[in-house]
Amino acid sequence: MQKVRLVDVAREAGVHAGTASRALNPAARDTVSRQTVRRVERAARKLGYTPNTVARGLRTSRSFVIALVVPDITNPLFPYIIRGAEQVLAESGYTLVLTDTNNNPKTERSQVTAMRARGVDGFIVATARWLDPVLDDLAEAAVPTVLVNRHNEHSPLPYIGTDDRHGIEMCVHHLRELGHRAILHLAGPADTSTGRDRTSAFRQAMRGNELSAGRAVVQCGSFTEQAGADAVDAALARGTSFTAIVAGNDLLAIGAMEALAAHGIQCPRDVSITGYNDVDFMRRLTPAFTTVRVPLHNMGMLAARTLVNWIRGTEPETGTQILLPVEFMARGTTAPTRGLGRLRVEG
Amino acid sequence: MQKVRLVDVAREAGVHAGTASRALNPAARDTVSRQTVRRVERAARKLGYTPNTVARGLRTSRSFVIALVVPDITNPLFPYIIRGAEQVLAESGYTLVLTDTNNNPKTERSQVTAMRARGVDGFIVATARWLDPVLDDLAEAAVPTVLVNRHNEHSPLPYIGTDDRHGIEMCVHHLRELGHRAILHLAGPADTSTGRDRTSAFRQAMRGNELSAGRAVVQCGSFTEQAGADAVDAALARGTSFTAIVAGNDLLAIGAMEALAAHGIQCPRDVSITGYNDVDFMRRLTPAFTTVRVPLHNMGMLAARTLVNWIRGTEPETGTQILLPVEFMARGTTAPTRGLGRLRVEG
DNA sequence: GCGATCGCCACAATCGATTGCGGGCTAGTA
DNA sequence: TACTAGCCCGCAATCGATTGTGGCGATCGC
Repeated sequence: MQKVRLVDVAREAGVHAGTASRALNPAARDTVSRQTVRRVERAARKLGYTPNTVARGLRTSRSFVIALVVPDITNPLFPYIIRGAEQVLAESGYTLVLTDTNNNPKTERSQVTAMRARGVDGFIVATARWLDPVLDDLAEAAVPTVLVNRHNEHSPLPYIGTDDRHGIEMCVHHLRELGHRAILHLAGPADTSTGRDRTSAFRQAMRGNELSAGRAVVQCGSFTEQAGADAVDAALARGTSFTAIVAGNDLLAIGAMEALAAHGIQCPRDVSITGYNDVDFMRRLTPAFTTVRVPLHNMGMLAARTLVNWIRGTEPETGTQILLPVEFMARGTTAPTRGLGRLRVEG
Repeated sequence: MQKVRLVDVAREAGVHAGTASRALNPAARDTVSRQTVRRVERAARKLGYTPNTVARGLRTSRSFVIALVVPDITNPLFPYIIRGAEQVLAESGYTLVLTDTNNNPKTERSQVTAMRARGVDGFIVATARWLDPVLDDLAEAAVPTVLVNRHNEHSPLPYIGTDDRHGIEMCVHHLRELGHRAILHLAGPADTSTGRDRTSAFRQAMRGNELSAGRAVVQCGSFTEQAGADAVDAALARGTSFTAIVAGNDLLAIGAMEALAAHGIQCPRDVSITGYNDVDFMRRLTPAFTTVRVPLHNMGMLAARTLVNWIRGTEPETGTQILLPVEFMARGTTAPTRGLGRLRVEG
């Protein structure tokens, strides 16, 4: 790439390449006289030397690259995580390579092996499925890897997530305070931890409020508007009555509201809805969505920091989970209930 | 990383490492007997050999990595571009490394030099400023680089963008059809080509419709809601009258609407507004925004394809510009004008 | 039947930085 | 003066794959 190599610097400074290497390496600088260090540094600056990272990587088998695996970068959840991670990594001297698996386990696997061949120093994985052999491989091969946003069944890999249990609990409690007793839950996919954890939290919160969650959980196949709409249609079709919906995430919530509107049911007059994540535009919609805000940027930063520390020697204990606090955002899609009257007619 | 090297494969197959290398390299395979090729391939498969990309990169000085530089990944414009590029690159055998410059020229420069030291094969740059020394360096060093979304003053680097002139022309024409004659333009920053090009297009379109653009252009310091709101406040404060706004992008448009609302001016009843880009959530707002949709995904794909072809030998002609067609999306923020009456009172 | 040609493969240099080892030189001690 | 202890630095191997060069044996042509 650029023509100036370490030997050029060494020649300019009148020393051997090995010596120049030590002079430029903070960890070995004390094996070289102060004078020589100065001469080498001056020569390096004069020639505009930048070390060849590839050659260094070959010798040291460290690349200072870490890979971030996301399922779909157009999902507004991820840019904030990426940005947080990138900041921390950049200031720690690491480069981020991004791979978008397009929600496809096959490309996930092939991308991860490609990254491994490339000698990345570690992985941040945001695509974890509940059962995920790729993660098992990574764990077995002892490749530094941290999970963010989603985790898998019972893996030794550290996980940075949010306190979903508390988030859902706040949703249920808020609705209860507004008088709702018939609350529906749109459950995220069972092959994601976010889906499972929130559903389990919902059941627990309902019990805690002495409400029945029996018929109240509708399973959704994916975290999309379409799935949310379908779930509401199904619930309505089988005559389930409810005055509120706790959605597994924001997109499900939006889909739910659209489906309700198509049935002439208004939000929040007839039915209240809560989302989850507080994706950027939720507050701009009309009505603005009541939802749970998760600290995406922090999650990214923390994941990166955990990984960098691991690479530098302090391996996290197996099974470590860091759950960040969430914030309940009461906005316009929740209101005091007026009872089931209208719903009965429509259902 | 993985312990099996080319020499291991060679030993297993009973040949020299050099021969094994040729046998595995499609371009050199014909200098080796078919038998040997088979033996080597079998050995490679048996041992689970994956070539060490770092060592290869050192020798060949090709990394099969390309860097994508974006100013701010949380800007909803970029994920779609990234995704398009990533798809093309992955299927061409390239890896994408992402760097977010946080809109800071300094980090842009340092990141680009770091990437160069890393030996990336090329750049896709979405951060171009109108005067951008980093791009000049890249061009001078003959590093394959393609610009996307924004370009700089007069550079030899190929540029993939959209037909902004036509897009703005459609906005003005649409408003003219609705009877608007006093049209304000919120101009994007003058250090971006998108800002400059659209403003110039606005002026031309106004002339083409025999309207005056004299006082009608308000400069904005950045592509943010805040800047849009400030611009409208300023226009109102100095008594400029208008019944429609052509904003330089979607965020400016949103900010403009908020500022108008704060003055008791309703959209679209009193003032019509058009945005630009049709970022994901524009259609969900109330009212849904009239705006111009740009093919972000295609831009990313095309940029990647252009770059890959360049690396493979077919360098684009200097100054190549590819402008993709845009689509006008008439929605709820534009309506027939009812005259300046209300505005005069408020102004 | 002998030299020229060709196919196939081994050898070794190379990419650029890092690092274990050992030697030279100075200083300090007896 | 002689000998040891350190401090600095040069030497050369090393990481793993690629590739120019040359040699061996077999085939072809005359």
